[in-house]
Parts: sequence; C-alpha cells; structure tokens
Amino acid sequence: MTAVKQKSFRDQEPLETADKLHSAAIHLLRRLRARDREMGVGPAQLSALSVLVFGGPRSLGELAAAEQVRPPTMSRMVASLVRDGMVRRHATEDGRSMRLEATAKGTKMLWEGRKRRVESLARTLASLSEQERAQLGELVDLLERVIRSI
Amino acid sequence: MTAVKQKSFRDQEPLETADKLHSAAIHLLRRLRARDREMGVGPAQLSALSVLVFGGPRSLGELAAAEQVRPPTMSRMVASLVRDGMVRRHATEDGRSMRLEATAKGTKMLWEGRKRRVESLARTLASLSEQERAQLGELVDLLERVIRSI
DNA sequence: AGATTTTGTTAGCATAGCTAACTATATTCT
DNA sequence: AGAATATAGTTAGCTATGCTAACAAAATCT
Repeated sequence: MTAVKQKSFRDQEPLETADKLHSAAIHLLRRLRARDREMGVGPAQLSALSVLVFGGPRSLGELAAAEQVRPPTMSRMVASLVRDGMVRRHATEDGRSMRLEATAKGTKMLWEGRKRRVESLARTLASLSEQERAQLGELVDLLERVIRSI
Repeated sequence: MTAVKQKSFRDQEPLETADKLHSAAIHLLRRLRARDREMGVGPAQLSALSVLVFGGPRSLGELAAAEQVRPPTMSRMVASLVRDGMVRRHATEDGRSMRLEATAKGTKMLWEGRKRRVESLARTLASLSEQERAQLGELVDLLERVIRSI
C-alpha cells in the first residue's frame, strides 16, 4: 500500500483517469450490447470467434488464455459456436487437445456481427474532426498496450 | 446503408478504430472484473451505486436510465444493494416511486471498491511516460463524449 | 367513478463468469 | 512395462447481469 497519507495531485491523477476509463468501458459495452442481441451470438462468443478468424486456429486453452477467461467458460462458448456451425473442432496428434478453427459461416457472421455492433460507434467516430479521429486512432493503440500490461 | 461497394480506406478507418475500441473495452473489463469478485458486490452494482453516491439520490427509473439498463434489471440490483445495506429506499409523495439513496456503508464501500478495481489500472497508468499519460487523459475525455453520442 | 398511464416488482429465460470435480490422454519415473 | 503424475477439456452447479412479459399499486385523466 505504501502508506502515504497525503497524496499529491500527481498521484491522484492516474486513479481518476483509470476510473473514467473503467466507467467509459462499461457504458460503451452497454450501448453496443443492444446490437449484439440482434444476432444470435453474444459478445463474448463474437470476441472469441474473432481471435480464431484474425489470429488463426488454436487450442481451447490458448483461446481461453487469449480471451482471458477460464477453460470451462471457453469450453461452453466453443460448444455453442460449434453447435451453430461457426467453429469446427479438428483432432490433433495430442489426443487431449484440439484445433479450433472458424468455419466459412463463422467468418462471414463475424464480419457481419462486428460491423453491426460497431457501426453506430464508427458512425460517431466518422463525424469527428480529422484531428480528433487521428488522435483517437493513436490512443486506442496506446490503450491496448496499457490493458495488456495490467 | 448508403450502398457503396467500393469503400475508400478513409471510410474503413473509423470501423477499424471502433472495432479496436470495442475489443479494448471488453478486455479491460475482463481484467478488472477479477478485483470485483474480491468484494461481495458485482461491477454493475458498483456502477449503479456510484451514480447514487456521485449524482445523488434518485428514483429507480432514473437510475435505470442513467445506467442504460431496463427497470427490472435495476430493480434486482437495487434489491441486492438494499439487502447488503448499501442503499436505502425512501418513500416519496408519489406512492409508486421511491428515492434511492446510498447509505454511509454504501458510500464507503464504493470508494474502497472503485479504488481496488481501478488501482491496478492506475498503477499501470502511473508507469507511463508523462506524455503518454497526458494523451490518455485526453482520450478518456474524448471517449466519454463519443460514447454519449452513440 | 372508471379507464388509462406510470412505476416498480416478479417470473422466467439466456449469456457469461467462476470453482470443483471428473474423464481421457500424455508423460515421467521406477 | 506399468504406476504415478501432469495436462487438456468437459460437466455440474453457483452467481451476476441482461432481457421481455405479466402483474400490482398508485396517480391521473375523462
């Protein structure tokens, strides 16, 4: 805790930014969730599917790690994706694990899904000034780095 | 839809940024959720509580609207908060509605909760360069505006 | 007074997170 | 080789959050 009673403003600032960021993330996802419901696939599944589509096939454990979720959670999501024909399981040499791969249907649906989910957001972004848009683009990259290092 | 078949790169860019932002929000919340579980109160409840603490007392419907959630969802969250002694219901002239108000316990817990939730994030932010931190501070403000206009 | 509107709750469903406990396969160690 | 151990996924069961539909109670409007 580094017990310091009188915090400086400089120390407070990251906490405030962190809090705002957290709140922003909550509200962003709540707004976008509405579009998710229009399709049959939930946000977590779409996110997992996107790892397979953009990152290529991988095992369930790897997918769970990539999505920062426990194996049972991913196991259920994958089961649902397989049931819906979005993902295919391939046997590997190692009989315990399997290669998970997005199907053509899954890939197509992902593109539709993400577009739909994000298009209202993208529309808003498109209405920003050139400068703001550039700023936001850069900072999203920074944000990704930050999140990865939490 | 503005059926345009050949999209320019410029048009694609907001979609890409939007998608990254969405993904970042998901992963951020997943990382922070772990800390939430350490306390007895979930993230949605903490978020609702924060509206009462920082925004003052209000009715259930108003709270639901502020949190962009349907009344039944909020009703259940409030019931849980009341059960835990975080929130108090006050009768109003209008017998249908009620004033929801954070208790002292709720206020204290909120401060602890948000700090805990966000402190690992704040720690990471504190390790950034001065410039990056400033950038990020700007980003969240911009982000908040963007989200509000979705 | 009776009909309608508004506010909140209850019931019931789905997704998504978790841990604990299990199965099946691989690997390691005598 | 065979037993013990480790690893990969699944199943079972819990919680929290989201929703809609149906309801109850109070307020408001004719």
